[in-house]
Amino acid sequence: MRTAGKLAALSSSPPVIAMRASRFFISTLKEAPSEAELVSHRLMLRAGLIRRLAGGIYSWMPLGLRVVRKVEAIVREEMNRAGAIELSMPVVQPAELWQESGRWQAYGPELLRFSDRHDREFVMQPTSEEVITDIARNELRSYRQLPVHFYQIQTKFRDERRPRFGVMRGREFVMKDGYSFHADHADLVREYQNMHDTYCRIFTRLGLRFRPVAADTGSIGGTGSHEFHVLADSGEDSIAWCPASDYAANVELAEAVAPRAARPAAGHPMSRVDTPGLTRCEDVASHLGIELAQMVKAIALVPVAASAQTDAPAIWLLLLRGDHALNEIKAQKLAGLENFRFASDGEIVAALGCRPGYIGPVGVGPRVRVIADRAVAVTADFVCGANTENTHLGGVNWGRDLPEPHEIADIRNVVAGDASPDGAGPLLIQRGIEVGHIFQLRRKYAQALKATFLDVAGKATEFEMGCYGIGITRIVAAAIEQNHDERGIVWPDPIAPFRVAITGLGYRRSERVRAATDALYEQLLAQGIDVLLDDRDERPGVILTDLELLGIPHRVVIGERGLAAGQVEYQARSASAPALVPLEEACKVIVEALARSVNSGAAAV
RNA sequence: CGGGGUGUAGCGCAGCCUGGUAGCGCACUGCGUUCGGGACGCAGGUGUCGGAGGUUCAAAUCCUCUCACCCCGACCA
Repeated sequence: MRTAGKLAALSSSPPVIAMRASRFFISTLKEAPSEAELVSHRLMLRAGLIRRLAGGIYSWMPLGLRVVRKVEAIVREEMNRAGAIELSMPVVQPAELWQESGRWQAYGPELLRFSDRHDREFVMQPTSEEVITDIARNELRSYRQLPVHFYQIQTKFRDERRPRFGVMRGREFVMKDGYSFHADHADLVREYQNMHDTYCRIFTRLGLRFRPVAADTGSIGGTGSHEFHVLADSGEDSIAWCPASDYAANVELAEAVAPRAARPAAGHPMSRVDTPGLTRCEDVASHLGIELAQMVKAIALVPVAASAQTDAPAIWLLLLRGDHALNEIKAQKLAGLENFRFASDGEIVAALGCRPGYIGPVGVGPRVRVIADRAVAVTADFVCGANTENTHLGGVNWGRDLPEPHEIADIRNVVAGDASPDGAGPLLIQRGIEVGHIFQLRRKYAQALKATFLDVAGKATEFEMGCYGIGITRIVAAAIEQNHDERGIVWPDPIAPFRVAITGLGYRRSERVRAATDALYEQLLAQGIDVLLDDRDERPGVILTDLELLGIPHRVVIGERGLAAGQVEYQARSASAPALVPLEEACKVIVEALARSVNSGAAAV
C-alpha cells in the first residue's frame, strides 16, 4: 500500500481554484424527469450533472464535467506511469480504412456512417484500431522502436439499438482506448499483464469496488481477455467468482463443470402423472412435492442453416434441469447449431405432437436431436413432459425409458454453489457493470492493414497488438450506482466534483459566521484542497439537502450557535451524524479525514 | 428491429372516456415577513396541448398519418 503522502503528491485533480457556489452553476431538481429509471441516471439528472440533448446523447454540465475530468486525470496519470503514450485520433474517419480492415461490412448499424459534401464516406469512430494501425504501419519500421503503447481519451459514438440508463449506455461517450504494438507474442503478454495491473491500480484509485474477470476471447482463445466490473446490484452483467481462488468470469462464459458423481441407478418405474394446466417446472415440482432439480425441462430450437438439408434434424431438444437456465452463447457453440432460433408453437406441435409446456425427450422421433446438459445426464428418476398435454412422466431414466442423449454438453448458466472450474470451491454470483476491457488482439489488424516492421533478421513481420479500453463516462454512472443513499450521491473522495463543502448558516446576515467561514475556506484553499464554499442566499435546508444530493464527501457547517461555543460541525457524507470540532482545529480535522479516505476506500475484491 | 407505453408551462402531473374559456404542485419574477434541514403571505408571468392532415359550428379531447421519448427482448466501454 502506498503512503498517503505519496498519493497526495500525485494529486490529479484539476487545478484548485477558488469556488463560491454563488458564482458557480448548480442546478438541482426536486423531481427527476420521468424518463429516468436507473438510480444513477435519476441522481445525475437531479444533481444537474448532465442534461439530455437527444436519445443517448447528453451535455455534461459544469458539476458533472468536474467528475469526468477527475476520472480522466487519474486514468491518464496511471497510463503514463505504466509507460503508455498519449495521442489523439480523429473522431471522423474515412471509410477506406474501415473497408480495408473489413469492419465496414462486419460492424452493422451500430457504426454511424455518413458522407461529406463530395460524397466521400466517413464513419464516426466507435474505436480506433484502424487509425492506430495505419499510424503504426507508417511510423514503426523497426523492432528497435518496439514495444510502444499509444492511448487516447476521446469521444466515441456507437449507434446503440436501444440507448438507455443515461450515460451508462449512451450513444456518445468518452473512452480511454489504448493500443500496444509488439515484436512477438511474449512481449504482448508482458504488456497485457502490465495493463491488468495498471487497471487494478486505476480502479482502486478511483475509489471503486471492482473485480477483474476472465472474458470471452472469441476465436483467439487462451487467456487473452479480461473485463473489469464495478460491483453493483443494478449491474447488467453477472459475474461468477470463487472466494477460494482468484477465479472470476462473466457467467456467460463460466463453465458449468460436469458433476463428479456418476448417475445413480434407477429407483422407480416410469409413470404418467396428470398435471392439468401446469406448464412451468416450478408448478409441477410443487404439485408433485419434489425438488426442482428432479425436473427436466426441454427447450426446442431450430437451426437457421445456410442451406436447408432435408436429412438434418427438424428440431433440437435441449434438456436442462428445472433449476437451471439455458446459456444461449454455449448453445451456439454446439456443432450444427451455430445459428438458431426458438421453435414456433407450430413447429413444436409438428415435431412432438404437443404444445409447449408438456414437451419432453421420451419417445421422440429420429428427426429430433436430443442434447442433455451435463447435470441432466447424471440425473435419474427425473420428471419431464410427456409430449401429451396436461401430462408429465415421472421416474424417467436414461438408457431404460429413452435412449442416451445424442450429445452431452455444457449448455447452462452457472448458478451460485456450482463447483468452480478451477476446482477450488463453490462459486458465488455477483452483479457488475463493465467499465474496462483488455484484449490481446494479436495480428488481426496488422494482417488486414499489412502493418509490418523489420525484425532482427531484417524480415518484414506483422505486429502483435493489444487493445485496452476504459469507459470514462460510464465510470461516473457506475460510481453513483455503487455509492448512493436515499439522500443522493455519495462520491468516492477521488472523483467527487468537490472534495469539501463548507457553508455558513446565515452567511449573508452574520458578520461573525461570514468571517469564520471565509477564514476556513482560505485555509483549506491554502492546503491545496478542492473546496466549495456554499454562500448561496438560500435557507439552510435548501443548501444542506443540495450538498447531500451532490454527494460532496466532506462537509463543514458553521453557524452562530456553534460559534458561540467555539465549535463547527464536520460530517462525512457517508457518516450518519455530524461531529463537533473546535473552530481552530477544523482545517486539521479535514486534512486528516481526506488522508484517511485516500488510504481506505476501494480495492479489488 | 419486434412487443408495450407516454407526449399538456422549466420539472412532476390532472384534464381526454362523454368535444364548448387549458388547470394543479414545484420552480420562476416583485414586495414583505422568515432563516440550523427543501418557509409563509400578497401580487405576477409562463403554454404552437409533440407535429401534419381530417371530422365538426367548435378539437388537448374523436379519426388517420407522422415524429420524439420511455419500458421489456438479442450487443458493448
